[in-house]
Amino acid sequence: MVQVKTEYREEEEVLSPASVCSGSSSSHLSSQTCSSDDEQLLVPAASILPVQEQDQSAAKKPRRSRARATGKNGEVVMVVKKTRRVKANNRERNRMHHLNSALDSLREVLPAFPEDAKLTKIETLRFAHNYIWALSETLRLADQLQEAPSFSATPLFIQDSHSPASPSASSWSCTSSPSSSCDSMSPSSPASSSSDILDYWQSADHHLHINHSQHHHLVPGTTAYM
DNA sequence: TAGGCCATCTGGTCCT
DNA sequence: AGGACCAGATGGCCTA
Repeated sequence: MVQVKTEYREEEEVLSPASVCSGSSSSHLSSQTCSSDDEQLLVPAASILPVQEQDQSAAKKPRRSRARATGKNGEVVMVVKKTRRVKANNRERNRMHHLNSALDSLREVLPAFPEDAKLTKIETLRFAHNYIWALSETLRLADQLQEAPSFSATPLFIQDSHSPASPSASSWSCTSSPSSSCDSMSPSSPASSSSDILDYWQSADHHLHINHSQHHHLVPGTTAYM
């Protein structure tokens, strides 16, 4: 479903040489035609060299004309700006890689999907949201059943809405998170009893492991079901 | 071919 | 000042 195009590796802030992409002075370099690694290595080198050359020329010719100095300073400013931009790009790239790594970690702890059914970013976040909700509800129901054998089937979302300690299920909405009106499997759906929770999990388990080819139909609040 | 998803670049803003 | 964070823009890849 979702293609994974890039194998991440921990990137270093170190600027190193070489790449065919550096020649591009345009603001947008294709991530495919010019790999991030190559670009990272290349652009910085190209940016730094002029600085070194400038320093050497300045040492040899301290009495250069004002106009010439201004021009050189202009070049230096440009080089400094470009170097900062390249470093910022590298940081941003690493930041996004870390973010993606965190998302991968999150995917690993979610109910298993086949390799070829990797959840998208938004699906991962929404599914995790609902997964946590369902787990917490399961625990809460278990506690209720232990404490009150005569537990009545009061709608969970109503109880939650009066519980300041736990995230209110009634606060779930279509815009920020899954809701009953958006998806029948969402947390705020009328899961009115422990059997409903069990149904939820049985259904989820069934679809996740048996009908996983259409997993997105069963992941509450996914993009396709907003 | 359109739409979805993604990686990357970029400039602005906020924080330390 | 420099780094982190963010959102918009851009272009590539893939699928229906």
